[in-house]
Amino acid sequence: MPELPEVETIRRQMQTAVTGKKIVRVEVRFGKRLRPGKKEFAKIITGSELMSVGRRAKLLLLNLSNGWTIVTHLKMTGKYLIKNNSAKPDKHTHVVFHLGDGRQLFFHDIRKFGYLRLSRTSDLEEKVFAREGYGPEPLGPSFSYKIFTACLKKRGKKKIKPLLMEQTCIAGIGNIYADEALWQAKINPKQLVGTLSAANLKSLYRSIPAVLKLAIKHRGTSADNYLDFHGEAGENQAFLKVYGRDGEPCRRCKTAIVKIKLGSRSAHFCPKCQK
DNA sequence: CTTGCGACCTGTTGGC
DNA sequence: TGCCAACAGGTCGCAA
Repeated sequence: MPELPEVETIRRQMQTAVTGKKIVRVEVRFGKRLRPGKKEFAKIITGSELMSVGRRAKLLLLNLSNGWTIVTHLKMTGKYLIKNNSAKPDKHTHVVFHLGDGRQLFFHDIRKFGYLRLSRTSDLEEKVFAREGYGPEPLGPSFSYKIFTACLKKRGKKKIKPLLMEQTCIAGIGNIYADEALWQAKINPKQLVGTLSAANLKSLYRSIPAVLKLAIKHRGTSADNYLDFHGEAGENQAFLKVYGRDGEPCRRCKTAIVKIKLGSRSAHFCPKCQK
Protein backbone atom coordinates (compact mmCIF):
# COMPACT_ATOMS: atom_id res chain seq x y z
CA MET A 1 0.00 0.00 0.00
CA PRO A 2 0.79 3.54 0.05
CA GLU A 3 2.76 4.28 3.20
CA LEU A 4 3.09 7.71 4.80
CA PRO A 5 4.90 9.42 1.88
CA GLU A 6 2.43 8.17 -0.70
CA VAL A 7 -0.61 9.10 1.41
CA GLU A 8 0.93 12.51 2.11
CA THR A 9 1.54 13.05 -1.61
CA ILE A 10 -2.09 12.26 -2.38
CA ARG A 11 -3.22 14.48 0.49
CA ARG A 12 -1.32 17.50 -0.80
CA GLN A 13 -2.48 17.06 -4.38
CA MET A 14 -6.07 16.43 -3.35
CA GLN A 15 -6.12 19.41 -1.04
CA THR A 16 -5.01 21.67 -3.89
CA ALA A 17 -7.37 20.17 -6.44
CA VAL A 18 -10.64 19.69 -4.59
CA THR A 19 -10.83 22.20 -1.74
CA GLY A 20 -14.12 24.05 -1.96
CA LYS A 21 -15.63 21.61 -4.46
CA LYS A 22 -19.15 20.38 -3.85
CA ILE A 23 -20.09 16.71 -3.93
CA VAL A 24 -23.20 16.84 -6.09
CA ARG A 25 -23.73 13.10 -6.46
CA VAL A 26 -22.21 9.89 -5.12
CA GLU A 27 -22.20 6.71 -7.13
CA VAL A 28 -21.37 3.58 -5.14
CA ARG A 29 -20.48 0.70 -7.44
CA PHE A 30 -19.09 -1.61 -4.75
CA GLY A 31 -20.20 -0.84 -1.22
CA LYS A 32 -18.82 -3.61 0.98
CA ARG A 33 -15.96 -1.48 2.26
CA LEU A 34 -18.09 1.53 3.21
CA ARG A 35 -19.26 2.36 6.69
CA PRO A 36 -22.11 3.14 7.04
CA GLY A 37 -23.67 1.22 4.12
CA LYS A 38 -23.89 2.76 0.69
CA LYS A 39 -27.32 4.34 0.96
CA GLU A 40 -26.61 6.09 4.25
CA PHE A 41 -23.06 6.93 3.14
CA ALA A 42 -24.29 8.68 0.01
CA LYS A 43 -27.07 10.45 1.88
CA ILE A 44 -24.73 11.98 4.46
CA ILE A 45 -22.15 13.35 2.08
CA THR A 46 -24.24 14.42 -0.92
CA GLY A 47 -24.49 18.19 -1.10
CA SER A 48 -21.55 18.89 1.22
CA GLU A 49 -18.32 20.60 0.26
CA LEU A 50 -14.78 19.25 0.54
CA MET A 51 -13.17 21.66 2.99
CA SER A 52 -9.69 20.23 3.49
CA VAL A 53 -7.75 17.00 3.29
CA GLY A 54 -5.78 15.70 6.26
CA ARG A 55 -3.69 12.69 7.09
CA ARG A 56 -2.99 10.70 10.25
CA ALA A 57 -0.60 7.75 9.91
CA LYS A 58 -1.69 6.14 6.63
CA LEU A 59 -5.27 7.39 6.92
CA LEU A 60 -6.50 10.00 4.48
CA LEU A 61 -9.08 12.39 5.94
CA LEU A 62 -11.54 14.18 3.66
CA ASN A 63 -13.08 16.87 5.81
CA LEU A 64 -16.55 17.95 4.72
CA SER A 65 -18.45 21.17 5.32
CA ASN A 66 -21.22 19.35 7.20
CA GLY A 67 -19.07 18.19 10.12
CA TRP A 68 -18.33 14.73 8.73
CA THR A 69 -15.00 13.30 7.60
CA ILE A 70 -14.49 10.49 5.11
CA VAL A 71 -11.74 8.39 6.72
CA THR A 72 -9.97 6.32 4.08
CA HIS A 73 -7.41 3.57 4.43
CA LEU A 74 -5.94 2.69 1.04
CA LYS A 75 -4.33 -0.54 2.29
CA MET A 76 -2.42 -2.22 -0.56
CA THR A 77 -3.93 -1.00 -3.82
CA GLY A 78 -6.39 1.78 -2.95
CA LYS A 79 -6.19 4.99 -4.97
CA TYR A 80 -7.92 8.33 -5.19
CA LEU A 81 -7.85 9.74 -8.71
CA ILE A 82 -9.16 13.03 -10.10
CA LYS A 83 -10.77 12.61 -13.52
CA ASN A 84 -12.52 14.82 -16.04
CA ASN A 85 -16.24 14.52 -16.73
CA SER A 86 -15.82 12.11 -19.64
CA ALA A 87 -13.76 9.52 -17.74
CA LYS A 88 -15.33 6.11 -17.35
CA PRO A 89 -14.97 3.98 -14.24
CA ASP A 90 -13.55 0.48 -14.68
CA LYS A 91 -14.21 -2.74 -12.77
CA HIS A 92 -12.06 -1.60 -9.85
CA THR A 93 -13.63 1.84 -9.46
CA HIS A 94 -15.75 1.39 -6.35
CA VAL A 95 -16.98 4.92 -5.62
CA VAL A 96 -17.41 7.92 -7.92
CA PHE A 97 -17.86 11.34 -6.34
CA HIS A 98 -19.32 13.74 -8.92
CA LEU A 99 -18.05 17.24 -8.16
CA GLY A 100 -19.65 20.61 -8.73
CA ASP A 101 -17.11 21.59 -11.38
CA GLY A 102 -17.99 18.56 -13.52
CA ARG A 103 -14.95 16.56 -12.58
CA GLN A 104 -15.08 13.18 -10.88
CA LEU A 105 -13.23 11.83 -7.88
CA PHE A 106 -12.67 8.06 -8.20
CA PHE A 107 -11.98 5.68 -5.36
CA HIS A 108 -10.27 2.72 -7.04
CA ASP A 109 -9.02 -0.44 -5.36
CA ILE A 110 -7.99 -3.64 -7.14
CA ARG A 111 -7.70 -5.83 -4.05
CA LYS A 112 -10.65 -4.32 -2.15
CA PHE A 113 -8.77 -4.14 1.17
CA GLY A 114 -9.18 -0.38 1.44
CA TYR A 115 -12.11 1.22 3.22
CA LEU A 116 -14.07 4.47 3.49
CA ARG A 117 -15.65 5.22 6.85
CA LEU A 118 -17.61 8.25 7.91
CA SER A 119 -16.79 9.82 11.25
CA ARG A 120 -17.83 13.08 12.83
CA THR A 121 -14.80 15.33 12.39
CA SER A 122 -14.91 16.16 16.10
CA ASP A 123 -14.76 12.44 17.00
CA LEU A 124 -11.65 11.61 14.97
CA GLU A 125 -9.17 11.85 17.82
CA GLU A 126 -11.11 9.77 20.33
CA LYS A 127 -13.01 7.35 18.17
CA VAL A 128 -10.60 6.77 15.31
CA PHE A 129 -6.96 7.63 16.08
CA ALA A 130 -6.93 6.54 19.72
CA ARG A 131 -8.75 3.32 18.91
CA GLU A 132 -6.14 2.49 16.27
CA GLY A 133 -3.42 3.11 18.85
CA TYR A 134 -1.36 5.36 16.62
CA GLY A 135 1.91 6.70 17.93
CA PRO A 136 3.39 10.09 17.03
CA GLU A 137 3.65 11.39 13.49
CA PRO A 138 7.33 11.14 12.49
CA LEU A 139 7.14 14.45 10.62
CA GLY A 140 5.15 16.22 13.33
CA PRO A 141 6.17 18.25 16.37
CA SER A 142 5.25 15.43 18.76
CA PHE A 143 7.96 13.12 17.43
CA SER A 144 10.45 13.54 20.23
CA TYR A 145 13.55 11.45 20.81
CA LYS A 146 12.61 10.86 24.44
CA ILE A 147 9.13 9.59 23.75
CA PHE A 148 10.27 7.49 20.80
CA THR A 149 13.04 5.73 22.69
CA ALA A 150 10.89 5.29 25.79
CA CYS A 151 8.28 3.53 23.68
CA LEU A 152 10.91 1.29 22.08
CA LYS A 153 12.54 0.41 25.39
CA LYS A 154 9.24 -0.82 26.80
CA ARG A 155 9.19 -3.35 23.97
CA GLY A 156 12.80 -4.49 24.17
CA LYS A 157 12.15 -8.12 23.26
CA LYS A 158 10.69 -7.30 19.87
CA LYS A 159 12.58 -7.17 16.63
CA ILE A 160 13.07 -3.61 15.48
CA LYS A 161 11.57 -3.86 12.02
CA PRO A 162 8.22 -5.43 12.93
CA LEU A 163 7.97 -2.93 15.80
CA LEU A 164 8.46 0.04 13.48
CA MET A 165 5.61 -1.29 11.36
CA GLU A 166 3.19 -1.70 14.29
CA GLN A 167 2.22 2.02 14.24
CA THR A 168 2.37 2.22 18.05
CA CYS A 169 5.73 3.89 18.69
CA ILE A 170 5.61 5.74 15.39
CA ALA A 171 2.84 6.07 12.81
CA GLY A 172 2.94 5.69 9.05
CA ILE A 173 5.90 3.35 8.48
CA GLY A 174 5.35 0.28 6.30
CA ASN A 175 7.52 -2.34 4.67
CA ILE A 176 9.45 -0.13 2.26
CA TYR A 177 10.37 2.70 4.62
CA ALA A 178 11.12 0.40 7.55
CA ASP A 179 13.77 -1.27 5.38
CA GLU A 180 15.06 2.08 4.12
CA ALA A 181 15.29 3.71 7.55
CA LEU A 182 17.11 0.70 9.02
CA TRP A 183 19.63 0.69 6.18
CA GLN A 184 20.22 4.41 6.70
CA ALA A 185 20.75 3.81 10.42
CA LYS A 186 22.88 0.69 9.82
CA ILE A 187 20.65 -1.52 11.96
CA ASN A 188 19.76 -5.13 11.20
CA PRO A 189 15.97 -5.56 10.85
CA LYS A 190 16.04 -8.63 13.15
CA GLN A 191 17.90 -6.91 15.96
CA LEU A 192 16.10 -6.97 19.29
CA VAL A 193 15.13 -3.47 20.34
CA GLY A 194 16.57 -3.92 23.83
CA THR A 195 20.04 -4.49 22.37
CA LEU A 196 20.17 -1.24 20.37
CA SER A 197 22.89 1.16 21.49
CA ALA A 198 22.24 4.84 22.19
CA ALA A 199 24.04 5.61 18.93
CA ASN A 200 21.73 3.19 17.07
CA LEU A 201 18.65 4.87 18.54
CA LYS A 202 19.86 8.33 17.72
CA SER A 203 20.65 7.29 14.19
CA LEU A 204 17.28 5.63 13.70
CA TYR A 205 15.46 8.65 15.12
CA ARG A 206 17.17 10.83 12.53
CA SER A 207 16.88 8.38 9.63
CA ILE A 208 13.14 7.95 9.74
CA PRO A 209 12.13 11.55 8.94
CA ALA A 210 14.97 11.82 6.42
CA VAL A 211 13.84 8.77 4.47
CA LEU A 212 10.19 9.85 4.54
CA LYS A 213 10.93 13.43 3.47
CA LEU A 214 13.04 12.24 0.56
CA ALA A 215 10.18 9.99 -0.59
CA ILE A 216 7.63 12.81 -0.35
CA LYS A 217 9.95 14.99 -2.41
CA HIS A 218 9.78 12.34 -5.14
CA ARG A 219 5.99 11.93 -4.84
CA GLY A 220 6.25 8.47 -3.31
CA THR A 221 7.48 5.06 -4.41
CA SER A 222 5.82 3.25 -7.32
CA ALA A 223 7.32 -0.16 -6.62
CA ASP A 224 4.17 -1.89 -7.76
CA ASN A 225 1.06 -0.05 -8.89
CA TYR A 226 0.91 3.06 -6.72
CA LEU A 227 -0.24 6.18 -8.55
CA ASP A 228 -0.66 9.68 -7.18
CA PHE A 229 -3.86 11.77 -7.32
CA HIS A 230 -3.19 12.73 -10.93
CA GLY A 231 -2.65 9.11 -11.96
CA GLU A 232 1.11 9.47 -12.25
CA ALA A 233 3.73 7.11 -10.85
CA GLY A 234 6.01 8.33 -8.08
CA GLU A 235 9.74 8.59 -8.64
CA ASN A 236 11.21 7.53 -5.32
CA GLN A 237 11.89 3.95 -6.43
CA ALA A 238 15.03 5.24 -8.14
CA PHE A 239 16.30 6.45 -4.76
CA LEU A 240 15.67 3.31 -2.70
CA LYS A 241 18.74 1.84 -1.04
CA VAL A 242 17.51 -1.67 -0.18
CA TYR A 243 13.83 -2.32 -0.86
CA GLY A 244 13.53 -4.46 -4.00
CA ARG A 245 17.31 -4.39 -4.51
CA ASP A 246 18.13 -7.93 -3.39
CA GLY A 247 21.20 -9.20 -5.24
CA GLU A 248 22.27 -5.67 -6.15
CA PRO A 249 25.28 -3.94 -4.56
CA CYS A 250 24.89 -1.95 -1.36
CA ARG A 251 25.24 1.75 -2.16
CA ARG A 252 27.68 2.11 0.75
CA CYS A 253 29.87 -0.99 0.62
CA LYS A 254 29.00 -2.90 -2.61
CA THR A 255 28.00 -6.05 -0.72
CA ALA A 256 24.96 -7.77 -2.27
CA ILE A 257 21.69 -6.80 -0.62
CA VAL A 258 19.82 -9.79 0.79
CA LYS A 259 16.11 -10.45 1.14
CA ILE A 260 14.72 -12.54 3.99
CA LYS A 261 11.35 -13.38 5.52
CA LEU A 262 10.65 -11.56 8.74
CA GLY A 263 7.27 -11.91 10.38
CA SER A 264 5.71 -13.12 7.13
CA ARG A 265 6.93 -10.03 5.25
CA SER A 266 10.00 -9.50 3.13
CA ALA A 267 12.93 -7.59 4.62
CA HIS A 268 15.86 -6.23 2.63
CA PHE A 269 19.19 -5.26 4.13
CA CYS A 270 22.94 -5.15 3.65
CA PRO A 271 24.54 -8.04 5.56
CA LYS A 272 27.76 -6.09 5.99
CA CYS A 273 26.50 -2.62 6.95
CA GLN A 274 23.62 -3.90 9.05
CA LYS A 275 25.08 -6.52 11.38
C1' DC B 1 1.92 -10.55 26.86
C1' DT B 2 4.28 -12.51 22.38
C1' DT B 3 4.78 -14.67 17.72
C1' DG B 4 2.85 -16.80 13.77
C1' DC B 5 -0.34 -17.64 10.38
C1' DG B 6 -4.63 -17.52 7.73
C1' DA B 7 -8.04 -14.32 5.94
C1' DC B 8 -9.47 -10.54 3.22
C1' DC B 9 -8.95 -9.78 -2.61
C1' DT B 10 -6.97 -9.49 -7.46
C1' DG B 11 -3.26 -9.38 -10.50
C1' DT B 12 1.48 -10.40 -11.97
C1' DT B 13 5.53 -13.09 -12.30
C1' DG B 14 8.51 -16.93 -12.50
C1' DG B 15 9.34 -21.91 -12.60
C1' DC B 16 8.46 -26.17 -14.79
C1' DT C 1 1.85 -22.07 -24.50
C1' DG C 2 -0.29 -23.58 -20.10
C1' DC C 3 -0.65 -24.30 -15.27
C1' DC C 4 0.23 -23.24 -10.62
C1' DA C 5 2.46 -21.52 -6.75
C1' DA C 6 4.37 -17.56 -4.71
C1' DC C 7 4.21 -12.93 -3.96
C1' DA C 8 2.61 -7.88 -3.54
C1' DG C 9 3.07 -1.21 -0.36
C1' DG C 10 -1.65 -3.58 5.19
C1' DT C 11 -4.13 -4.84 8.89
C1' DC C 12 -7.12 -8.04 11.69
C1' DG C 13 -8.38 -11.89 14.38
C1' DC C 14 -7.42 -16.07 16.41
C1' DA C 15 -4.49 -19.93 18.23
C1' DA C 16 -0.56 -21.50 20.63
